[in-house]
Amino acid sequence: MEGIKKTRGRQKIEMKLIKNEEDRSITFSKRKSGIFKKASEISTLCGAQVGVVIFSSSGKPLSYANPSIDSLANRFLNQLEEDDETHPLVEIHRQMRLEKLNKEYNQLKTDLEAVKEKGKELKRLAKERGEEKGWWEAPIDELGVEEVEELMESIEDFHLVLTNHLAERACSNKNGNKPLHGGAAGTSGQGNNNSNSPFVIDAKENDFDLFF
Amino acid sequence: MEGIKKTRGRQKIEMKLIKNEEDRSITFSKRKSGIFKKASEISTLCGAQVGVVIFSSSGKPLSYANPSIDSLANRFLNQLEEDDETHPLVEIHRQMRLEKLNKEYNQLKTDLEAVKEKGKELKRLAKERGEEKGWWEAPIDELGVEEVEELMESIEDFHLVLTNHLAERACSNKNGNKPLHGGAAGTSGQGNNNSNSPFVIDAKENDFDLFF
DNA sequence: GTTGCTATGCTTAGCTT
DNA sequence: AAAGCTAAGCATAGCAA
Repeated sequence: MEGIKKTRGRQKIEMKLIKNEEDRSITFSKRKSGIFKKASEISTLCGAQVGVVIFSSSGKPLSYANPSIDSLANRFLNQLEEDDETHPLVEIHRQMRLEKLNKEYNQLKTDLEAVKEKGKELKRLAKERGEEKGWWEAPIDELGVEEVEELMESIEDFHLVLTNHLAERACSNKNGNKPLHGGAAGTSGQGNNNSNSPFVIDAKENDFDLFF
Repeated sequence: MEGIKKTRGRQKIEMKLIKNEEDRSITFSKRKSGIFKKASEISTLCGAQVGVVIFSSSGKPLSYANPSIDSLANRFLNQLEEDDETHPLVEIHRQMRLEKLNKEYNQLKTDLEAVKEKGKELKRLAKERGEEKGWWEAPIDELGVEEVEELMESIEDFHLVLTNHLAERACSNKNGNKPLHGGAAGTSGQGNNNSNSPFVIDAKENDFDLFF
C-alpha cells in the first residue's frame, strides 16, 4: 500500500547498441519473441503471409513464417499438453520422426534463408568498400559482376542441396506412413561445418529454434 | 476536465481475421509499420541482422532488412531534405539513375523473396492437401518429390534471371560513372507480368516499398 | 542462463479531420 | 483515404528469485 515501488518499471533506453552483453542477450531474447508474436498477429488478423529471420549476434538464425511454423507450433503445444499419456514406444517413434522432419525442414529453410542472406551481404559488401559510400551511390556497372557471380554460385550450391534432398527422398521410400503428432522440438548438431560454404551461417550453432 | 471521453481508446480485439476490409487494411498498415520498427530496433539494440518480408493480402511484398535498406532509406531522406537546391539537369540525372538502381534492386530482391515464398508455398500446399492435416503429419516421402522439384524449377529460373542480369551488365559498360546521391524512391510498373511465373507474386503491383 | 514480476513506456483500435 | 488523436491494451527494462 505504501509508496515504495518494487521496480522502476520499464525505462526509456537509448536506441543504440546495448554494450552490456548480458543485458543485450536478454533484450534480444525478449524482443525476438515480441517480433515473432507481432508477425503471428498480423498474419492472423490480416491474412498476410509473413516471414521473419533474425540472426543473433552470435550468428544463430531464428525464424518465423506464416502459416506453417505458426500452426505447427500450436500443434506442438496442444499435443504436449493434451496427450501426455501415450505408449513410450510410440512416443519415441514420434520424437525420432519429428526430429527428422524438423531437421529436414530446418535444412531447407536454412538454405533458403542463406540465399536471401547472400543477397543482403551483396549490398553490405558494396557498401563497405566505399567507406561511407553506399552501394547505390556507386556506378551501376562497378558493383555488378563479382557479387552477382558470387550470388549465382550460391544459387547453384542451393540447387545442388535441393537435388540431394530429392535424391535422398527418392531412395528412402521405406519409412513409416502413419500420420503422427507432436513431440519435442529441438534438433542439434547438423555436422555441416564449412565456414566458407555459402549456406553455413555459423557452424557451431546452425540450428533453428521453433517459435513458442 | 470532465469525465467525457473522446474515444474508447484501444480496444481488445479477437485474434482472428478482421472481416471488414477497410479495417483490415488499416490494421495491416499500422502493424506493418510497428513490426518494421521493432525489427529496426532489435537490430540496433542487439546488433542482430534482421530480415522481414510481409506479403499483404493483395500480394504486395513489403520488406525490411538490416542494415542495407535501413541506412539506404535514411540516406534518401537526408538527401531529400538537405540538398533541395541543385541544378535541374543533375537532379534529373540523379532521379533517372536512382530509378534504375531502385528498379534493379527491387527486381533482385523480388526474385530472392520469391524463392523464399516458394518454400513457404511448398509447406502450404502440403498442408492443404490433407484438410486439417499439417505437412509434418504426412509421411516424409509423400510430401517430398513434386514440391521440391517445383522449387528446383524456381531456383533454375532464378539462376536464369541472375544470368541475364549479369549479361546485361557486362554489355552496358557505358553508363555514367559519377557517384550520386539521393532522390525519389518510388518506381512503378515493371511490366514483368506472368501470373504463372515463379517470380511474379502479383503482376499488378509487383513493386517494393522502401521502409521509412 | 531462465523465469516471473511490476511499473512504465509504447502500440494501436476506434474515431475524428 | 491518409494522417492525427485519445485512451486502453501490451510490451518490456530493470529487478528478483
